[in-house]
Amino acid sequence: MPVRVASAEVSVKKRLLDSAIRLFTARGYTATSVREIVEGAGVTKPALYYHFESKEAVYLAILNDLASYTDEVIARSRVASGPVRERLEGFLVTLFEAFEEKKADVRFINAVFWGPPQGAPPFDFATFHNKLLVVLSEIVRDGIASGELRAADPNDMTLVLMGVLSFTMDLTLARPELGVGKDGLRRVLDLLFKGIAAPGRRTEKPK
Amino acid sequence: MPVRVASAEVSVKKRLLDSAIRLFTARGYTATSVREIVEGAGVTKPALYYHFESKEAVYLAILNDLASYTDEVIARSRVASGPVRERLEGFLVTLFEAFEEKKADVRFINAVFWGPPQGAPPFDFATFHNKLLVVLSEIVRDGIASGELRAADPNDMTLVLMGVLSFTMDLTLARPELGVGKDGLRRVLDLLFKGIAAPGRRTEKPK
DNA sequence: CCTAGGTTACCTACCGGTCGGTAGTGTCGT
DNA sequence: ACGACACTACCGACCGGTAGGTAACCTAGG
Repeated sequence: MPVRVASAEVSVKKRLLDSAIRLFTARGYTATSVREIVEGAGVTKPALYYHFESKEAVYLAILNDLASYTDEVIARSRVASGPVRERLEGFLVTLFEAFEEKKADVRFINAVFWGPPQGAPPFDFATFHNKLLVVLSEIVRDGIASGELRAADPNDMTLVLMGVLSFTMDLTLARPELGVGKDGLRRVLDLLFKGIAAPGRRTEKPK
Repeated sequence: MPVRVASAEVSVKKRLLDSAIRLFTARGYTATSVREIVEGAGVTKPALYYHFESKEAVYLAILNDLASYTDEVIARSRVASGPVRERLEGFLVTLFEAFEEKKADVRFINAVFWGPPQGAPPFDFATFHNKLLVVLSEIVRDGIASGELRAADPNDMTLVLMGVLSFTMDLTLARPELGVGKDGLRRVLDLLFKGIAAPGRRTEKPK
């Protein structure tokens, strides 16, 4: 806890964190050297080891910051009342908007999530992932109970919803030219509600 | 191209490739040393440099093998005729089965795709991704033309379908305990056809 | 006796981490 | 009011270890 920092200057710790996330995103954990991180922050190596225990600790600090930010976003995107259709659309679109503003961070999380450990310490993604699932399946269960949604397996329904959100984000990151944006997400959600089968047709597979 | 190899023995080159993919998957490109690769293959370092130009070349060789295998799987999973419902289900379920048999490879591809370059050369994923998209959107367009599918934006429909397949796979990899398997995929596809809204209800959002 | 397919031994560059040192700011006994 | 001392926040130099890569040498088959 620095007693005083030269005014109008970003703290060394913050600069180290910024430099680290930029480099970890661009090159990965192992391929990023401590030297590069401190160089990007305009300090020297011992300054990093003064503020953090190790290179791993820097990495974990970034992940923890990101995790608590994400928790916050999920919590404030949650729509607790109203028609299920609107609650679902509100929740998913708000999340998508948050994603659009933090693409670089989401890309970093994706890389860490799918990437190999690389010598970096493991991180508990399941917990964070569950928070999303919990909010969504809450809305789905409400919808089935109230008769607004079809009486199907709620897990299947949650999966479809998560899948659509997740894939819309992934597509935007991976193939920006194919991304559909939040309006596309709305259209797709509409499709999901109505079904892709032509109306008035038998949709069952003949047995 | 070895003229003769001690019989009943896998070629050194193949063993190097096997060892490399195992280690790259477990630890990542940068965190895997050439020493570890050759140790896993039971040879020495210069043997690797005899068969490959560099560490990067080993990595690219793996990616190319995987890419051509994947092309093959997509090609033979393609269902070109029959009711659209069955074509879609056939194609997606066959792909999912192939995925279930090669989870480790898919995980590796995911890691490479989302992960940072790590000093490894870039790889053209878009082309491979497009092959999937092409087959799916072909079926979708046929379905809309024949009246079997709702007259909606074919891109949106393709996205929903891809999203469901992709997320089902991702979930299986990331949270095996939540994976729904190919039967789950079939149920979800059924849901997609019928829509998640309760039958007989207004599904439009009131304007 | 040459060449394909290796091996042993070694190079240089760079890695994460730590050393001893210090400028600047508080704090406190007198 | 002031010197003694402590603490925070860093720096330059350097550590042992390991990375990718290579030069030179061996050895079996044709």
